[in-house]
Amino acid sequence: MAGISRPRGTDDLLPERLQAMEHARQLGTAIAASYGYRPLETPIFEATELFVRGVGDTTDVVTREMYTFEDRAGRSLTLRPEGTAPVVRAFWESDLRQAPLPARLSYWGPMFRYDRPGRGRYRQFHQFGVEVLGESEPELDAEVIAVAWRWLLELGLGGTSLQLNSIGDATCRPQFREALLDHFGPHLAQLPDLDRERLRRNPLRILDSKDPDVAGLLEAAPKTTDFLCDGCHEAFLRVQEALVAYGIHFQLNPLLVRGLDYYQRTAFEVWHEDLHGAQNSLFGGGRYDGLSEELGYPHCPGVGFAAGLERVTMLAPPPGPAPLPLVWALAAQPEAAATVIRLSEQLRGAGLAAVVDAGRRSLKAKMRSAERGGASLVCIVGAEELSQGLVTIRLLGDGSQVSEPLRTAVDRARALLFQSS
RNA sequence: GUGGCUAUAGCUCAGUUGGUUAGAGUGCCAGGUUGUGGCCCUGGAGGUCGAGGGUUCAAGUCCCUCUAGCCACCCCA
Repeated sequence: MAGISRPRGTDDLLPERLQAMEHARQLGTAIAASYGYRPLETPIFEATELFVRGVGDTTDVVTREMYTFEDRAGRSLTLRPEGTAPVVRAFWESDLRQAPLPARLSYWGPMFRYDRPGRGRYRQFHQFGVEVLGESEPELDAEVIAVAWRWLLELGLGGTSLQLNSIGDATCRPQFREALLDHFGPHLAQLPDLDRERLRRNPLRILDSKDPDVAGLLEAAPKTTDFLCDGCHEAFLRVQEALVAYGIHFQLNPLLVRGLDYYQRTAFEVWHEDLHGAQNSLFGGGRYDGLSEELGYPHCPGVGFAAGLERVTMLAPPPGPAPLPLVWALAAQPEAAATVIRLSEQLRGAGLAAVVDAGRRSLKAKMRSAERGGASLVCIVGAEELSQGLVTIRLLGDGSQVSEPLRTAVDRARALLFQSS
Protein backbone atom coordinates (compact mmCIF):
# COMPACT_ATOMS: atom_id res chain seq x y z
CA MET A 1 0.00 0.00 0.00
CA ALA A 2 1.21 3.47 -0.81
CA GLY A 3 1.59 6.16 1.80
CA ILE A 4 3.63 6.42 4.96
CA SER A 5 3.74 3.39 7.20
CA ARG A 6 4.62 3.18 10.86
CA PRO A 7 8.28 2.87 11.85
CA ARG A 8 9.79 -0.58 12.11
CA GLY A 9 9.13 -2.29 15.40
CA THR A 10 6.22 -0.08 16.40
CA ASP A 11 2.59 -1.05 16.56
CA ASP A 12 -0.74 0.75 16.62
CA LEU A 13 -2.76 -0.15 19.68
CA LEU A 14 -6.11 -0.74 18.02
CA PRO A 15 -9.20 -0.67 20.24
CA GLU A 16 -9.31 -4.36 21.08
CA ARG A 17 -5.66 -4.54 22.04
CA LEU A 18 -5.66 -1.24 23.81
CA GLN A 19 -8.55 -2.44 25.93
CA ALA A 20 -6.59 -5.55 26.91
CA MET A 21 -3.52 -3.50 27.78
CA GLU A 22 -5.47 -0.95 29.78
CA HIS A 23 -7.14 -3.77 31.65
CA ALA A 24 -3.81 -5.42 32.48
CA ARG A 25 -2.30 -2.14 33.53
CA GLN A 26 -5.23 -1.11 35.74
CA LEU A 27 -5.33 -4.53 37.36
CA GLY A 28 -1.59 -4.29 38.06
CA THR A 29 -1.90 -0.85 39.57
CA ALA A 30 -4.84 -1.95 41.73
CA ILE A 31 -3.10 -5.08 42.97
CA ALA A 32 0.09 -3.16 43.75
CA ALA A 33 -2.06 -0.63 45.62
CA SER A 34 -3.47 -3.44 47.72
CA TYR A 35 0.12 -4.08 48.87
CA GLY A 36 0.65 -0.38 49.63
CA TYR A 37 2.27 0.70 46.35
CA ARG A 38 1.51 4.16 44.98
CA PRO A 39 1.68 4.87 41.24
CA LEU A 40 4.02 7.44 39.70
CA GLU A 41 5.05 8.35 36.18
CA THR A 42 8.40 9.67 35.03
CA PRO A 43 9.32 11.41 31.74
CA ILE A 44 9.63 9.39 28.57
CA PHE A 45 13.10 10.84 27.95
CA GLU A 46 15.91 11.36 30.41
CA ALA A 47 19.54 12.49 30.44
CA THR A 48 21.52 9.85 28.53
CA GLU A 49 23.92 9.62 31.45
CA LEU A 50 21.19 8.21 33.68
CA PHE A 51 21.08 5.00 31.65
CA VAL A 52 24.77 4.81 30.81
CA ARG A 53 25.62 4.87 34.49
CA GLY A 54 22.55 3.06 35.76
CA VAL A 55 22.15 0.23 33.29
CA GLY A 56 25.86 -0.17 32.60
CA ASP A 57 27.98 1.03 29.71
CA THR A 58 28.93 -2.47 28.54
CA THR A 59 25.37 -3.78 28.31
CA ASP A 60 23.65 -4.33 24.98
CA VAL A 61 20.90 -1.97 26.02
CA VAL A 62 23.34 0.92 26.31
CA THR A 63 25.84 0.05 23.60
CA ARG A 64 23.46 -0.52 20.74
CA GLU A 65 19.80 -0.24 21.68
CA MET A 66 19.26 3.32 22.86
CA TYR A 67 17.35 6.03 21.04
CA THR A 68 19.68 8.90 21.85
CA PHE A 69 19.42 12.43 20.46
CA GLU A 70 20.50 15.97 21.18
CA ASP A 71 17.96 18.64 21.93
CA ARG A 72 18.30 22.20 20.60
CA ALA A 73 20.49 23.21 23.50
CA GLY A 74 22.90 20.34 22.89
CA ARG A 75 21.87 18.14 25.80
CA SER A 76 22.14 14.41 25.19
CA LEU A 77 18.78 12.82 25.88
CA THR A 78 17.56 9.23 25.54
CA LEU A 79 14.12 7.69 25.17
CA ARG A 80 14.00 5.52 28.27
CA PRO A 81 14.90 1.86 27.67
CA GLU A 82 13.78 0.84 31.15
CA GLY A 83 12.02 2.21 34.20
CA THR A 84 14.09 1.51 37.29
CA ALA A 85 16.83 4.14 36.96
CA PRO A 86 14.26 6.91 36.32
CA VAL A 87 12.27 5.88 39.40
CA VAL A 88 15.40 5.99 41.56
CA ARG A 89 16.21 9.41 40.11
CA ALA A 90 12.68 10.65 40.83
CA PHE A 91 12.94 9.29 44.36
CA TRP A 92 15.97 11.47 45.10
CA GLU A 93 14.65 14.55 43.30
CA SER A 94 11.37 14.59 45.20
CA ASP A 95 10.06 14.37 48.72
CA LEU A 96 9.32 10.68 48.32
CA ARG A 97 12.31 9.93 50.49
CA GLN A 98 10.85 12.00 53.32
CA ALA A 99 7.93 9.61 53.66
CA PRO A 100 8.39 6.52 55.81
CA LEU A 101 10.72 4.03 54.15
CA PRO A 102 10.64 1.85 52.25
CA ALA A 103 8.89 3.72 49.46
CA ARG A 104 6.58 1.37 47.57
CA LEU A 105 5.99 2.60 44.02
CA SER A 106 4.41 1.31 40.84
CA TYR A 107 4.78 2.70 37.33
CA TRP A 108 3.65 2.13 33.77
CA GLY A 109 4.64 3.50 30.40
CA PRO A 110 6.27 3.07 27.00
CA MET A 111 9.92 2.01 26.79
CA PHE A 112 12.20 2.16 23.77
CA ARG A 113 14.93 -0.19 22.59
CA TYR A 114 16.46 -0.26 19.13
CA ASP A 115 16.75 -3.99 18.60
CA ARG A 116 15.45 -6.36 16.00
CA PRO A 117 11.65 -6.68 16.17
CA GLY A 118 9.83 -9.99 16.39
CA ARG A 119 6.80 -11.56 17.95
CA GLY A 120 6.30 -9.99 21.39
CA ARG A 121 9.30 -7.74 20.82
CA TYR A 122 8.93 -4.12 19.84
CA ARG A 123 11.08 -1.03 19.62
CA GLN A 124 8.40 0.83 21.51
CA PHE A 125 6.86 -1.43 24.11
CA HIS A 126 5.11 -0.99 27.43
CA GLN A 127 6.12 -2.03 30.88
CA PHE A 128 4.33 -2.20 34.17
CA GLY A 129 6.58 -2.45 37.18
CA VAL A 130 7.02 -1.86 40.88
CA GLU A 131 9.99 -0.70 42.95
CA VAL A 132 10.66 -0.77 46.70
CA LEU A 133 13.30 1.76 47.73
CA GLY A 134 15.16 2.40 50.95
CA GLU A 135 15.27 -0.98 52.63
CA SER A 136 17.17 -4.20 51.97
CA GLU A 137 15.11 -6.74 53.89
CA PRO A 138 14.92 -9.93 51.79
CA GLU A 139 11.22 -10.30 52.62
CA LEU A 140 10.68 -7.33 50.34
CA ASP A 141 12.13 -9.29 47.42
CA ALA A 142 9.46 -11.90 48.03
CA GLU A 143 6.79 -9.23 48.39
CA VAL A 144 7.62 -7.81 44.97
CA ILE A 145 7.37 -11.28 43.50
CA ALA A 146 4.05 -11.78 45.27
CA VAL A 147 2.64 -8.66 43.60
CA ALA A 148 3.72 -9.99 40.22
CA TRP A 149 2.37 -13.44 40.93
CA ARG A 150 -1.04 -12.29 42.13
CA TRP A 151 -1.28 -10.08 39.06
CA LEU A 152 -0.69 -13.08 36.81
CA LEU A 153 -3.31 -15.11 38.66
CA GLU A 154 -5.95 -12.41 38.37
CA LEU A 155 -5.18 -11.97 34.69
CA GLY A 156 -5.93 -15.65 34.30
CA LEU A 157 -2.53 -16.30 32.80
CA GLY A 158 -1.43 -19.91 33.23
CA GLY A 159 1.56 -21.82 31.94
CA THR A 160 4.07 -19.69 33.79
CA SER A 161 7.01 -20.58 35.98
CA LEU A 162 9.01 -18.48 38.40
CA GLN A 163 12.76 -18.77 37.96
CA LEU A 164 14.81 -17.72 40.97
CA ASN A 165 18.51 -17.21 41.59
CA SER A 166 20.95 -15.17 43.62
CA ILE A 167 23.88 -13.69 41.74
CA GLY A 168 25.74 -12.47 44.82
CA ASP A 169 27.06 -9.03 45.56
CA ALA A 170 30.30 -7.05 45.43
CA THR A 171 31.97 -9.21 48.07
CA CYS A 172 31.27 -12.65 46.62
CA ARG A 173 30.69 -12.19 42.91
CA PRO A 174 34.36 -11.60 42.05
CA GLN A 175 35.23 -15.02 43.48
CA PHE A 176 32.50 -16.63 41.45
CA ARG A 177 33.75 -14.90 38.33
CA GLU A 178 37.23 -16.28 39.00
CA ALA A 179 35.83 -19.76 39.44
CA LEU A 180 34.00 -19.49 36.13
CA LEU A 181 37.16 -18.37 34.35
CA ASP A 182 39.10 -21.25 35.92
CA HIS A 183 36.43 -23.70 34.82
CA PHE A 184 36.17 -22.57 31.21
CA GLY A 185 39.76 -21.39 30.76
CA PRO A 186 41.22 -24.80 29.82
CA HIS A 187 38.50 -25.29 27.20
CA LEU A 188 38.75 -21.90 25.52
CA ALA A 189 39.70 -23.45 22.21
CA GLN A 190 36.52 -25.50 21.91
CA LEU A 191 34.17 -22.68 22.84
CA PRO A 192 32.14 -20.93 20.14
CA ASP A 193 33.34 -17.41 19.32
CA LEU A 194 30.32 -15.93 21.01
CA ASP A 195 30.97 -17.67 24.31
CA ARG A 196 34.67 -16.84 24.25
CA GLU A 197 33.68 -13.21 23.87
CA ARG A 198 31.20 -13.50 26.71
CA LEU A 199 33.84 -14.95 28.97
CA ARG A 200 36.09 -12.01 28.19
CA ARG A 201 33.55 -9.22 28.62
CA ASN A 202 31.04 -10.48 31.15
CA PRO A 203 31.75 -14.01 32.34
CA LEU A 204 28.38 -14.53 34.03
CA ARG A 205 26.68 -14.30 30.67
CA ILE A 206 28.19 -17.56 29.53
CA LEU A 207 25.61 -19.25 31.76
CA ASP A 208 23.05 -18.08 29.20
CA SER A 209 24.68 -20.05 26.42
CA LYS A 210 22.32 -22.25 24.43
CA ASP A 211 25.04 -23.87 22.38
CA PRO A 212 24.72 -27.66 22.71
CA ASP A 213 28.50 -28.05 22.66
CA VAL A 214 28.74 -26.01 25.83
CA ALA A 215 25.93 -27.82 27.64
CA GLY A 216 28.27 -30.37 29.20
CA LEU A 217 30.66 -27.73 30.44
CA LEU A 218 27.76 -25.74 31.86
CA GLU A 219 26.53 -28.78 33.70
CA ALA A 220 29.78 -29.06 35.59
CA ALA A 221 30.31 -25.32 35.93
CA PRO A 222 30.39 -23.66 39.34
CA LYS A 223 27.01 -22.46 40.62
CA THR A 224 26.39 -18.90 41.75
CA THR A 225 24.78 -20.18 44.91
CA ASP A 226 27.91 -22.15 45.94
CA PHE A 227 29.88 -18.93 46.16
CA LEU A 228 27.50 -16.68 48.06
CA CYS A 229 29.00 -14.87 51.02
CA ASP A 230 27.31 -15.26 54.40
CA GLY A 231 25.19 -12.16 53.92
CA CYS A 232 23.97 -13.15 50.47
CA HIS A 233 23.40 -16.73 51.51
CA GLU A 234 21.26 -15.79 54.47
CA ALA A 235 19.32 -13.25 52.42
CA PHE A 236 18.63 -15.84 49.72
CA LEU A 237 17.26 -18.28 52.29
CA ARG A 238 14.99 -15.60 53.74
CA VAL A 239 13.64 -14.78 50.28
CA GLN A 240 12.76 -18.42 49.76
CA GLU A 241 11.15 -18.75 53.19
CA ALA A 242 9.02 -15.70 52.53
CA LEU A 243 7.97 -17.06 49.13
CA VAL A 244 6.86 -20.28 50.81
CA ALA A 245 4.83 -18.18 53.24
CA TYR A 246 3.20 -16.44 50.28
CA GLY A 247 2.38 -19.85 48.85
CA ILE A 248 4.36 -19.22 45.67
CA HIS A 249 6.18 -22.03 43.90
CA PHE A 250 9.54 -21.26 42.42
CA GLN A 251 12.24 -23.03 40.50
CA LEU A 252 15.83 -22.45 41.59
CA ASN A 253 17.76 -21.72 38.43
CA PRO A 254 21.52 -21.34 38.93
CA LEU A 255 21.92 -20.38 35.26
CA LEU A 256 19.71 -17.31 35.55
CA VAL A 257 21.64 -14.06 35.21
CA ARG A 258 20.35 -10.63 34.32
CA GLY A 259 21.44 -8.42 31.47
CA LEU A 260 21.51 -5.13 33.31
CA ASP A 261 24.53 -4.36 35.47
CA TYR A 262 22.69 -3.04 38.49
CA TYR A 263 21.30 -6.31 39.77
CA GLN A 264 22.79 -8.08 42.77
CA ARG A 265 21.62 -10.85 45.04
CA THR A 266 18.06 -11.82 44.09
CA ALA A 267 17.35 -12.21 40.38
CA PHE A 268 14.15 -13.64 38.99
CA GLU A 269 12.18 -14.02 35.81
CA VAL A 270 8.74 -15.35 34.97
CA TRP A 271 8.75 -17.59 31.93
CA HIS A 272 5.87 -18.74 29.81
CA GLU A 273 5.71 -22.09 28.05
CA ASP A 274 4.30 -20.60 24.82
CA LEU A 275 7.15 -18.16 24.38
CA HIS A 276 10.24 -19.59 22.78
CA GLY A 277 13.97 -19.11 22.83
CA ALA A 278 15.24 -16.14 24.69
CA GLN A 279 11.94 -14.33 24.29
CA ASN A 280 10.19 -16.40 26.92
CA SER A 281 10.59 -13.80 29.62
CA LEU A 282 7.34 -12.20 30.71
CA PHE A 283 8.74 -10.48 33.77
CA GLY A 284 12.22 -9.70 34.95
CA GLY A 285 13.39 -8.29 38.22
CA GLY A 286 15.68 -8.40 41.16
CA ARG A 287 17.54 -6.46 43.80
CA TYR A 288 19.75 -3.51 42.93
CA ASP A 289 21.31 -2.19 46.13
CA GLY A 290 24.20 -0.55 44.29
CA LEU A 291 22.23 1.37 41.68
CA SER A 292 21.63 4.55 43.66
CA GLU A 293 25.34 5.08 44.23
CA GLU A 294 26.15 4.33 40.60
CA LEU A 295 23.86 7.24 39.75
CA GLY A 296 25.73 9.55 42.11
CA TYR A 297 23.21 9.50 44.94
CA PRO A 298 23.66 8.23 48.49
CA HIS A 299 23.37 4.53 49.17
CA CYS A 300 19.81 3.31 48.79
CA PRO A 301 18.85 -0.35 48.44
CA GLY A 302 16.01 -1.33 46.14
CA VAL A 303 14.16 -4.22 44.59
CA GLY A 304 11.58 -4.40 41.81
CA PHE A 305 10.26 -6.05 38.70
CA ALA A 306 9.11 -4.98 35.25
CA ALA A 307 6.69 -6.84 32.98
CA GLY A 308 6.14 -6.48 29.25
CA LEU A 309 2.50 -5.63 28.70
CA GLU A 310 2.57 -6.72 25.05
CA ARG A 311 3.70 -10.18 26.07
CA VAL A 312 1.30 -10.39 28.99
CA THR A 313 -1.74 -9.38 26.94
CA MET A 314 -0.68 -11.61 24.06
CA LEU A 315 -1.01 -14.64 26.35
CA ALA A 316 -3.74 -13.71 28.84
CA PRO A 317 -7.38 -14.36 28.00
CA PRO A 318 -9.00 -11.17 26.65
CA PRO A 319 -11.11 -9.16 29.10
CA GLY A 320 -14.87 -9.03 28.57
CA PRO A 321 -16.52 -6.44 26.31
CA ALA A 322 -17.22 -2.89 27.42
CA PRO A 323 -19.84 -3.07 30.17
CA LEU A 324 -21.93 -0.09 29.06
CA PRO A 325 -24.87 -1.29 26.91
CA LEU A 326 -25.18 0.59 23.65
CA VAL A 327 -28.30 2.33 22.42
CA TRP A 328 -28.60 3.34 18.79
CA ALA A 329 -30.92 6.17 17.82
CA LEU A 330 -32.03 5.87 14.20
CA ALA A 331 -33.89 8.22 11.90
CA ALA A 332 -36.27 6.35 9.61
CA GLN A 333 -36.72 9.41 7.42
CA PRO A 334 -34.63 12.55 6.91
CA GLU A 335 -37.18 14.79 8.64
CA ALA A 336 -36.55 12.92 11.92
CA ALA A 337 -32.82 13.73 11.94
CA ALA A 338 -32.99 16.57 14.44
CA THR A 339 -35.25 14.56 16.75
CA VAL A 340 -32.94 11.53 16.95
CA ILE A 341 -29.93 13.77 17.50
CA ARG A 342 -31.69 15.42 20.45
CA LEU A 343 -32.85 12.04 21.70
CA SER A 344 -29.30 10.64 21.58
CA GLU A 345 -28.05 13.56 23.66
CA GLN A 346 -30.78 12.91 26.23
CA LEU A 347 -29.80 9.23 26.38
CA ARG A 348 -26.18 10.18 27.06
CA GLY A 349 -27.32 12.67 29.66
CA ALA A 350 -29.09 9.78 31.38
CA GLY A 351 -25.82 7.86 31.60
CA LEU A 352 -26.26 5.58 28.59
CA ALA A 353 -23.86 5.14 25.70
CA ALA A 354 -25.65 6.15 22.53
CA VAL A 355 -24.73 6.08 18.84
CA VAL A 356 -26.84 8.22 16.55
CA ASP A 357 -27.50 7.59 12.87
CA ALA A 358 -29.34 10.57 11.40
CA GLY A 359 -28.12 10.02 7.86
CA ARG A 360 -29.94 9.13 4.65
CA ARG A 361 -29.26 5.43 4.48
CA SER A 362 -32.15 3.02 4.58
CA LEU A 363 -33.55 1.96 7.94
CA LYS A 364 -32.61 -1.58 7.08
CA ALA A 365 -28.96 -0.57 6.65
CA LYS A 366 -29.03 1.35 9.93
CA MET A 367 -30.53 -1.61 11.77
CA ARG A 368 -27.85 -3.82 10.35
CA SER A 369 -25.14 -1.45 11.52
CA ALA A 370 -26.70 -1.25 14.98
CA GLU A 371 -26.74 -5.01 15.28
CA ARG A 372 -23.14 -5.33 14.12
CA GLY A 373 -22.12 -2.43 16.28
CA GLY A 374 -23.17 -4.20 19.45
CA ALA A 375 -26.42 -2.34 20.15
CA SER A 376 -28.66 -3.77 22.86
CA LEU A 377 -31.56 -1.52 22.00
CA VAL A 378 -32.54 0.86 19.18
CA CYS A 379 -34.79 3.91 19.24
CA ILE A 380 -36.43 4.60 15.88
CA VAL A 381 -38.04 7.89 14.91
CA GLY A 382 -39.64 8.42 11.50
CA ALA A 383 -42.51 10.37 9.94
CA GLU A 384 -45.09 8.19 11.69
CA GLU A 385 -43.60 8.71 15.16
CA LEU A 386 -43.06 12.41 14.56
CA SER A 387 -46.72 13.02 13.79
CA GLN A 388 -47.77 11.29 17.03
CA GLY A 389 -44.90 12.35 19.29
CA LEU A 390 -43.72 8.75 19.72
CA VAL A 391 -40.52 6.75 19.65
CA THR A 392 -40.33 3.11 18.59
CA ILE A 393 -38.09 1.18 20.98
CA ARG A 394 -36.83 -2.22 19.93
CA LEU A 395 -34.78 -4.70 21.92
CA LEU A 396 -32.34 -6.46 19.64
CA GLY A 397 -32.05 -9.51 21.82
CA ASP A 398 -35.57 -10.88 21.39
CA GLY A 399 -36.90 -8.47 18.76
CA SER A 400 -39.65 -7.14 21.01
CA GLN A 401 -40.83 -3.63 20.25
CA VAL A 402 -42.87 -0.91 21.95
CA SER A 403 -44.10 2.61 21.20
CA GLU A 404 -43.33 5.22 23.82
CA PRO A 405 -44.07 8.95 24.00
CA LEU A 406 -40.99 11.01 23.16
CA ARG A 407 -41.06 12.70 26.57
CA THR A 408 -40.64 9.43 28.50
CA ALA A 409 -38.63 7.50 25.91
CA VAL A 410 -35.31 7.83 27.74
CA ASP A 411 -36.70 6.48 31.01
CA ARG A 412 -38.41 3.64 29.18
CA ALA A 413 -35.21 2.76 27.33
CA ARG A 414 -33.30 2.66 30.62
CA ALA A 415 -35.93 0.47 32.21
CA LEU A 416 -35.94 -1.97 29.28
CA LEU A 417 -32.15 -2.18 29.26
CA PHE A 418 -32.08 -2.79 32.99
CA GLN A 419 -34.65 -5.58 32.70
CA SER A 420 -32.99 -7.27 29.79
CA SER A 421 -29.52 -7.36 31.32
C1' G B 1 23.92 -6.74 14.44
C1' U B 2 24.12 -12.36 11.84
C1' G B 3 21.49 -16.31 9.10
C1' G B 4 16.81 -18.21 6.97
C1' C B 5 11.47 -17.87 5.35
C1' U B 6 7.63 -14.68 3.65
C1' A B 7 4.85 -10.22 1.22
C1' U B 8 -1.67 -11.01 -4.02
C1' A B 9 -8.80 -7.03 -2.18
C1' G B 10 -10.17 -4.05 4.59
C1' C B 11 -9.09 -9.43 6.67
C1' U B 12 -7.69 -14.90 5.70
C1' C B 13 -5.75 -17.00 1.39
C1' A B 14 -5.79 -19.56 -4.04
C1' G B 15 -3.19 -18.33 -8.62
C1' U B 16 -0.43 -24.65 -13.06
C1' U B 17 6.36 -25.36 -16.80
C1' G B 18 6.31 -17.26 -17.32
C1' G B 19 0.95 -16.65 -21.72
C1' U B 20 -5.51 -12.91 -22.79
C1' U B 21 -9.75 -8.49 -18.90
C1' A B 22 -5.79 -11.59 -11.31
C1' G B 23 -9.84 -15.18 -8.28
C1' A B 24 -12.48 -17.36 -3.66
C1' G B 25 -14.27 -16.89 1.30
C1' U B 26 -15.28 -13.17 4.70
C1' G B 27 -16.20 -8.02 5.54
C1' C B 28 -18.27 -3.42 3.24
C1' C B 29 -22.40 -0.95 0.11
C1' A B 30 -27.13 -1.80 -2.17
C1' G B 31 -31.56 -4.60 -3.70
C1' G B 32 -35.12 -8.77 -2.70
C1' U B 33 -39.22 -6.37 2.11
C1' U B 34 -42.79 1.57 -0.49
C1' G B 35 -39.92 1.95 7.70
C1' U B 36 -37.02 -2.82 10.93
C1' G B 37 -31.14 -6.38 12.52
C1' G B 38 -29.70 -11.82 12.72
C1' C B 39 -30.84 -16.66 8.25
C1' C B 40 -31.25 -16.91 2.89
C1' C B 41 -30.89 -15.08 -2.39
C1' U B 42 -29.04 -11.37 -6.05
C1' G B 43 -25.97 -7.43 -7.56
C1' G B 44 -22.00 -3.71 -6.79
C1' A B 45 -17.63 -1.28 -5.18
C1' G B 46 -12.81 -2.47 -3.71
C1' G B 47 -6.05 -4.65 -6.29
C1' U B 48 -0.05 0.45 -9.14
C1' C B 49 0.06 -8.36 -7.02
C1' G B 50 5.08 -4.53 -0.61
C1' A B 51 8.59 -0.56 -3.38
C1' G B 52 12.29 0.16 -7.23
C1' G B 53 15.20 -1.85 -11.10
C1' G B 54 16.47 -6.03 -14.54
C1' U B 55 15.73 -10.52 -18.04
C1' U B 56 11.86 -11.60 -21.84
C1' C B 57 7.72 -10.91 -27.57
C1' A B 58 5.27 -11.48 -22.68
C1' A B 59 6.47 -11.22 -15.30
C1' G B 60 1.80 -11.99 -9.67
C1' U B 61 5.28 -16.07 -11.45
C1' C B 62 12.48 -15.68 -12.97
C1' C B 63 16.96 -12.38 -11.16
C1' C B 64 18.97 -8.06 -8.14
C1' U B 65 18.35 -4.08 -4.50
C1' C B 66 15.40 -1.87 -0.76
C1' U B 67 11.36 -1.92 2.89
C1' A B 68 8.35 -4.58 6.31
C1' G B 69 6.78 -9.05 9.01
C1' C B 70 7.92 -13.88 10.96
C1' C B 71 11.61 -17.82 12.69
C1' A B 72 16.47 -19.10 14.78
C1' C B 73 20.76 -16.52 17.06
C1' C B 74 22.41 -12.01 20.09
C1' C B 75 19.75 -9.78 23.99
C1' C B 76 15.85 -8.38 26.63
C1' A B 77 9.96 -7.01 28.50
